[in-house]
Amino acid sequence: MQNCGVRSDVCVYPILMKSVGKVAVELHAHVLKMGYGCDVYVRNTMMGVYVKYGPIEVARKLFDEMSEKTVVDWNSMISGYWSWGCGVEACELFDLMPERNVISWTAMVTGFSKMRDLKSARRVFDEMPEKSIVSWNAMISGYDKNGFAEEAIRLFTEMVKSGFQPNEITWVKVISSCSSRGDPCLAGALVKMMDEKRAHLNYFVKTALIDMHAKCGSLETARKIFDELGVHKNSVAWNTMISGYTRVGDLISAKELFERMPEKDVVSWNSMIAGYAQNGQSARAIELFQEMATTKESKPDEITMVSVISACGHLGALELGNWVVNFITQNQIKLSISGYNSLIFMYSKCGCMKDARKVFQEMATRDVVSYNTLITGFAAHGHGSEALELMLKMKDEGIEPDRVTYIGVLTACSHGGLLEEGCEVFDSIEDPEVDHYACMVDLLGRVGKLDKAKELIERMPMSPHAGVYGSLLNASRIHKRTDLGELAANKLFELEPQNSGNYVLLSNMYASRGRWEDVERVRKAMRQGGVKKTTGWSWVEYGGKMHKFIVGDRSHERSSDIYQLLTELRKKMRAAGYIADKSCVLRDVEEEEKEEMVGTHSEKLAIAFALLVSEAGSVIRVVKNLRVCWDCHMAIKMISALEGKEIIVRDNNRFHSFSKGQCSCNDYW
DNA sequence: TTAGGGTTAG
Repeated sequence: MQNCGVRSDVCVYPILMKSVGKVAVELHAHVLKMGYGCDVYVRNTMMGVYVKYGPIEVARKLFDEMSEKTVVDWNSMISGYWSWGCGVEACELFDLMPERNVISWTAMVTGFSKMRDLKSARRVFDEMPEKSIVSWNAMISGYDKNGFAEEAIRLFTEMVKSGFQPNEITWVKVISSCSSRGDPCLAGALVKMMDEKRAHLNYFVKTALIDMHAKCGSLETARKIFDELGVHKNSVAWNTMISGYTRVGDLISAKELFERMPEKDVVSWNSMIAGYAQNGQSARAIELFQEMATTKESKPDEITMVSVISACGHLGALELGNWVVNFITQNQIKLSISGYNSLIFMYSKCGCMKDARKVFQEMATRDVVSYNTLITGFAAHGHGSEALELMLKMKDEGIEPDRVTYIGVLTACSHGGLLEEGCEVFDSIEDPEVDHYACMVDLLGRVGKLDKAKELIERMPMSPHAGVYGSLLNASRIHKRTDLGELAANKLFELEPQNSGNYVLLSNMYASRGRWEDVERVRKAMRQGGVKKTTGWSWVEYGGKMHKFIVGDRSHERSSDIYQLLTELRKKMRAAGYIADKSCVLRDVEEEEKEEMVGTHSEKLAIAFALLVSEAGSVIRVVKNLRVCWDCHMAIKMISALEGKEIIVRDNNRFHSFSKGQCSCNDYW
């Protein structure tokens, strides 16, 4: 630099400053040392660098040192304050401005929108002496970003009426608002209007259109626009199309595009992983995450981890979950509220309420979801009073309970047998919804007040859904009220004729009373209606891996050992005289599987595997999809009695601990 | 050569 002339030296500083960004401080020191600190051009640029990279206070110092400030300087400083979240300082400067232009006003609109203060943004917008297309776009964008799609569309209509011609950016924002509404009629009207106004479709507009069509139910149109983009598609277009497919559960098409993508970014991975996680394919979600971590094409971020943590939760895979937590720490992935919320969910689902509560307590700020997740966790484990306490705490902290909170608390009361408290909560709900009624029917039913439950159903202001009658049916089973069970089941056969669970429950109720003709009648109805007993995979976590089993499955590497163990158990059971038991369970097994006492239900395969791999006397962790149906329950009881081992089984939300043939469970059985 | 608005994942 020593060889350069003075003039060219000064010219080079602004360019250098912008390119170095974070080391601007050293450069600034150098500039001052060289005596160029007074140059207007250099100083303005330097201020711009501090506005962008901070500290914002230094930018302000430079601003204050300016002898003649132009409106540009004021605007720079104001938008700088906004981008650092300093709304108060931005407002102060705006009030002090000797003259404002449309850019100053627009910066204020954008600033308030960024701080989610739409009221102030709109106030400034309405007060503007003149508006530009950018001002309109800023306000529309503010509404859209903060989830006020209706307002955005309304303002857009107003804008068109007042004679402004929308530009590409306007279209992008209006299309985006339309997407979040998911309304095909609105989407159609917008497309028509764009056509009439001869809207210019640039890349952003086309991508936004793909998203809108995908979200408004027209994947074909979305795909057509996507294909027409040709070979030079950027990752945003690919990602939009991929999530369009995952949203409707078409994971095959999504994966196909994902594989074909030339360059995947973090959003591509996140879309695909979330796609699996949200469509019940938790194991695939985790597998893909592991692939992502191995290939290192993109670095996983918080959004990735939220999907993965929640997938672990759904699987009840605690060992894996802890590994993921470790991964987050090692890779220094910063978690926000939603990240912590997903951890609460995972620990709750894995039955570790202590850890769930610990995460909750360590959070600096919590939202309604944090509370709801922990409350729902307590509910699932029958911790009624903890759930109630938490609801009071959230009110104290100024967070209003919502419908999910009430469902959680009522369920907690129900599982914890807190009748009085539950009734009190229910009475406090301003406008109880059908789900809240279902919870109350469950609560009344479980404590044995079945007639009261039936009365409540009759008094409901809306028509009861399957959940309401499902609760009644379950309570009727527990308290052996065949009359009400029949009533509930018959309603359920109308409401959800294909749900095999209802038939099975009623059939089991008859069976427990020895009413075999009725059992046969229900089974016949099931056969005639073409209702198939639903089967699913059962999962066991062992050695940090998930093992899955399904009826009749022989794909597991230890399959022959598993079947051998089952055969041995069968023999032991016969020898122990269980064959003579005339309970419905054995009858069920005998009829359906003829030979095998312990059949090849997915649950039984999973339990046999767990028995196989566990040390004698250890606790076996059986997770996910072990619907502890009646016959499975009996089978585990027998196995635990025969083998003298303790078995802990997780039903969807409950834990059952079997030891020496006895089941201790926090729920009614 | 400094000031305001744009698409995807939770």
